[in-house]
Amino acid sequence: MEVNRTYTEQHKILVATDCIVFGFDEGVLKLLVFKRRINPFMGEWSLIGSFVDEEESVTEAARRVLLQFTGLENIFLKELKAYSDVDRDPGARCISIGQYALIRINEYDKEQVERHGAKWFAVDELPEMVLDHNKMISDALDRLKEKARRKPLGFELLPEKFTIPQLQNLYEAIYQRKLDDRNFRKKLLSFGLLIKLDEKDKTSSKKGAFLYRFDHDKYKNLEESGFNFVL
Amino acid sequence: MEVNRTYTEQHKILVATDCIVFGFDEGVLKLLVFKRRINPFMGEWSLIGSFVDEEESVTEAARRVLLQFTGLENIFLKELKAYSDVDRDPGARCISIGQYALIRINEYDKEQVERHGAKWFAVDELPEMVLDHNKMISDALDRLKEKARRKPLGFELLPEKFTIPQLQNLYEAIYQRKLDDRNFRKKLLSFGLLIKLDEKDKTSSKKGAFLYRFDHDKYKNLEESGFNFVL
DNA sequence: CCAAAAGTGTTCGTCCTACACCCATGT
DNA sequence: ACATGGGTGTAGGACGAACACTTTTGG
Repeated sequence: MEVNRTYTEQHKILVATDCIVFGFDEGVLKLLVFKRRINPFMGEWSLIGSFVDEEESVTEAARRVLLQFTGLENIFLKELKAYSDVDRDPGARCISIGQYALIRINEYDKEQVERHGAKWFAVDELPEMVLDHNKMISDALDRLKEKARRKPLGFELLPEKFTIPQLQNLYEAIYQRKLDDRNFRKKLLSFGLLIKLDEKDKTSSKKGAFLYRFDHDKYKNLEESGFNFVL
Repeated sequence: MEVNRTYTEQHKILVATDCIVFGFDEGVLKLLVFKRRINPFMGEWSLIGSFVDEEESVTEAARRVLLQFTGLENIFLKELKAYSDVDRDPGARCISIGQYALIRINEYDKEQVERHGAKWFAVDELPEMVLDHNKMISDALDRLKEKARRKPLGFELLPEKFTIPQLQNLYEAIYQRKLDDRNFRKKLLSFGLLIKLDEKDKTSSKKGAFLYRFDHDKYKNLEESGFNFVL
């Protein structure tokens, strides 16, 4: 807090939050975007977001918007960074806190998404976006790549029950390269964090692949005692 | 940007930035704090910071304050996160973007620091601070520990010319544990990023230790080609 | 019976860890 | 001559990377 200036003498600024919403669908990493409904740039592609209201934190604002657009609560959500260049928004001086969210693409409410004019784009087929939203997305992708290696984020993008080949596909989509089947499986199982179920998923092969669940509780415990998930 | 609301209908919010300023002095990791000069909590210990003005970004605001307090430009500065709880500041609704800075404690302007009533505290002897500043500090320490392992941040806290034992002391102060001399030296030199000088520093031993410089240019190049600094 | 994906072990090299002694110098 | 911190090498174990074939089953 600066020397010799009181609160009331200060400039207030518009504060927004924009969500970079990742989903994983059919082997492809996707982003949820929608057509902006205010000027300037009405009708152009934009991240979903909102101004931060007086009686809510930035996180609460983001959760409010995510609920509105997808019908989901308890979404995985992390702060990316603040975008505060003076001229970033020609509409008005406005600071935006970027946040990235990971959602299970099989769980969201399709009707709500459509009603808001939102659409999923593959991350490598994104349109031009308004303001600095393309930059936010590229920052979020970098962050996702970095974090997915060290934290079990991936599971937030898959259904509760998933197969090892599905998980591998996801990581291949994030890292943009092929991984070795045997090493991937070995490494993952070595953590002892996957619970093997009795069911198989036969949607992608005749043989069928066993389903697993991620043991979130066990992970929490291990993490507290200094365990490091590294893929 | 939210549906159906124009910019002018929105609430503006006070935006501040607070700097967690690290320095390394005589084997101890320290933080620069000062006595707050506005109410509420005038006279209590606070991080140095400022409100963000209309014509500056958050980063620019932080650099302005850092220059004011220490006389230094080109300080290493990274965003930590946004603190936006509605009730975090009883003075007014105010969002603060925390940022951490690393400075060379031998370079700052002592007079300026004193004139602003600022003071260095060892990180494990910090006083009670105003608002959520203790939380910001603990977040910044966690971030520093995490980042120092993967990025060559340490060099930002030492003079341009430093000895390997000094560097090791710094990492021991950050990680709060003793490291093995031989392994530490071997690992560091193996990167080929330290330039050995012909001078010795004799301030801490009779034999004297060779001085080194960090090769920032070479690091930039290596980093771009996917090199990972890991200590 | 064939196509297509699931599942399984071993070897090799690299990197991390642990560990103890000699060197140079100022007092 | 001695106290103090600077500087050096090696051996063992753990972990990551590379690599190919068998199994299951629906059509």
